[in-house]
Amino acid sequence: MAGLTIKDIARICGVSISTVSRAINNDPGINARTRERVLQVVKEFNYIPNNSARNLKMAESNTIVLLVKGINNPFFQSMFPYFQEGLEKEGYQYLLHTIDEDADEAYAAEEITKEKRLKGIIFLGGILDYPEVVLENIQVPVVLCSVAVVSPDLGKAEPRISMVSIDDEAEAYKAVSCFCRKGHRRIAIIAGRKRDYTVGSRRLAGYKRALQDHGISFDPGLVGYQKEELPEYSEANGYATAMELLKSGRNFTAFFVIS
DNA sequence: GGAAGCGCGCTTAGCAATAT
DNA sequence: ATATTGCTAAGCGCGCTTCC
Repeated sequence: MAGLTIKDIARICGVSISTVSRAINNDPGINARTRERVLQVVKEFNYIPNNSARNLKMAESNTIVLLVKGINNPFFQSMFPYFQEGLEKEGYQYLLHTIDEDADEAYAAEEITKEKRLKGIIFLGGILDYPEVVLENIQVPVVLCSVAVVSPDLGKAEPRISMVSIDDEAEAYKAVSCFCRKGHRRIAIIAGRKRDYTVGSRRLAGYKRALQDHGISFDPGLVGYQKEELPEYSEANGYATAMELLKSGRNFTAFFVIS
């Protein structure tokens, strides 16, 4: 049955819409058997309350948007079920909102918070170098995942904004150290763009520190910076940068690649 | 042309009615 | 007397219709 409303459920159950509302919203003032009967019909007819109408009435929704920049990123795709599981466990609704690689995620977030009454936004991907003021325009709590913003103090200054991110410097250090322990002395790196102040620069710093700790001097000639004219961290950019290093005639035995 | 009213689907509060 | 259920109205944002 399409377009089933609370009225239909009430009619089917032989009760009023108030009773149906009480049942589906776990209101204490309803007989347990009546609640069970209503929920049985809800299940049987696969009734889903109209969320727009619900949000229209309720001062705020219980929806958290997962704003994903780069839907094709396999790393992100594997994370979706965990977000969903975690949010639903806490009683929140989960809404997946994807934007293109070249879209402005801060603007998209601002738009979506105006359109819907949200409880919060989780950013997955993007938010690489926005100033704090842009994030402050988003009027709901924000969690930044997978990448950190420029200012490490942002979370302290603005309690609505939290970050869950990889320690890029430390992880790069571990990866490059692994190469060093295996005896590699000439390790090339495909870094971010030259003017990268976030992920790329942190991983490059980890790369340099690992070399230093293993007594290897840093050779700027072994750094391949991603090209400005190609999308950042794309397969095409990685390939072009790698080919350039390979064709440069420089001698190296390993590649550390920022993806 | 502009203001007012209505309907959409739902929640919620408050009170009345009915059953136990 | 108490528990349960029903009824009604308000209100949310927006588009549409009706009326002056």
